[in-house]
Amino acid sequence: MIIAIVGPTATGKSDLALDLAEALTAAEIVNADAYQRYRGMDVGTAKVPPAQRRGIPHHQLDVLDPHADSTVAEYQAGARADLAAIAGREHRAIVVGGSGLYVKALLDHMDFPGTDPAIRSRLEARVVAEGRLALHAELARRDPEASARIDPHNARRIVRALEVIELTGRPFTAYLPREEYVRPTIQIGLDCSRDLLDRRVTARVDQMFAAGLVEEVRALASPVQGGTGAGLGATAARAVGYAETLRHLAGEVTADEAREHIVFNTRRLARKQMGWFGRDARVHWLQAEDPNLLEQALALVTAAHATAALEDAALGRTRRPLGSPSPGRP
RNA sequence: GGCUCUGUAGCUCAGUUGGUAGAGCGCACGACUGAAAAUCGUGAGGUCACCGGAUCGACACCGGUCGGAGCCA
Repeated sequence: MIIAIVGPTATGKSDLALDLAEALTAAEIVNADAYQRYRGMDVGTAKVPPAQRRGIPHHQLDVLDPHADSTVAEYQAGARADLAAIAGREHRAIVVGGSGLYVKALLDHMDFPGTDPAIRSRLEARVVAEGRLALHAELARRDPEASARIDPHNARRIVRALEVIELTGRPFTAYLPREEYVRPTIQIGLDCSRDLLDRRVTARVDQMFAAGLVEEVRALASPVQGGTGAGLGATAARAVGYAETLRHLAGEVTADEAREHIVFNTRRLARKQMGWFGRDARVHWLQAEDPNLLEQALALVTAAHATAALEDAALGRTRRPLGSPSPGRP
């Protein structure tokens, strides 16, 4: 059974994942945070430093250059391969992250029908030339159901829908999601009061500055510095913490203003993440400040395991007991 | 003390010859299938600093009070 720890930033997901991994033994962690996949974006994404990973293998960290663009489909392929490898080792996988779409793409049945840069750039050019409403009208002709679900002003999603239609000859609607796990999974969400979250975010941002956020961004952004050298790509440069620091380095705002903006934008991010995960009824919520957080989480995992075992028994399957070191499979 | 400018939504500001107010951002809620920390939608907020006057009618015109900014003494 896959364990997924989800929820807003700064609620302690990484720590809980590490605690769970230790308690369960033979566990590995798979990151589900879009920006922690970038090499060198460490301080600003609150990535757990290697020395603090307690010897537990981590996957999907540092797999992209900051000038590249992360994509869900690519993440899905990579992370699913990781899950398969972990299963092959008879280890337990713990998925941790706050990027809602990434979590969903990894855990649920979701098929991405491919992409074509030529088609996409042509559609994007048409948005500029003809306007998004015209493209939405075309979508309404070619795929009424999709057009009904996509707002006429949302150019990004209109372009994507038309791209898929051109690429596959099938309606975009055909690919709409099922909320259905690919493999047995339990999602544990960390909830937190606004008040406490705000305080945690402020503390975290202060800590980031103390840990050298400005230096990190300067090194990443500068093409002449050693290391990655290529600078930050369009995606990476927009990350909370990085965008604001870049403006500071450009002399547009003071360091204090940048810090203030980061706190502000991180709070907004957290609220948005809360909304994303909040609508998934399968998530089991725990309070981030609960002193018995690990015990609570373990109880949820045990209960989920028992349920799964019952289902297995009904189907005549067997499953190794919780936390036992791989006895081998029949 | 004198002169000039200024006071409209939480913030920055629009408001055209007087017909009781708008935008952007923020906030709340929501959508979400290859950038998702993205992209987009809906909504809630205002006795237009205060008092008085002329007017059928004032955020707008006149007088005063209080608060800002600048210049001159």
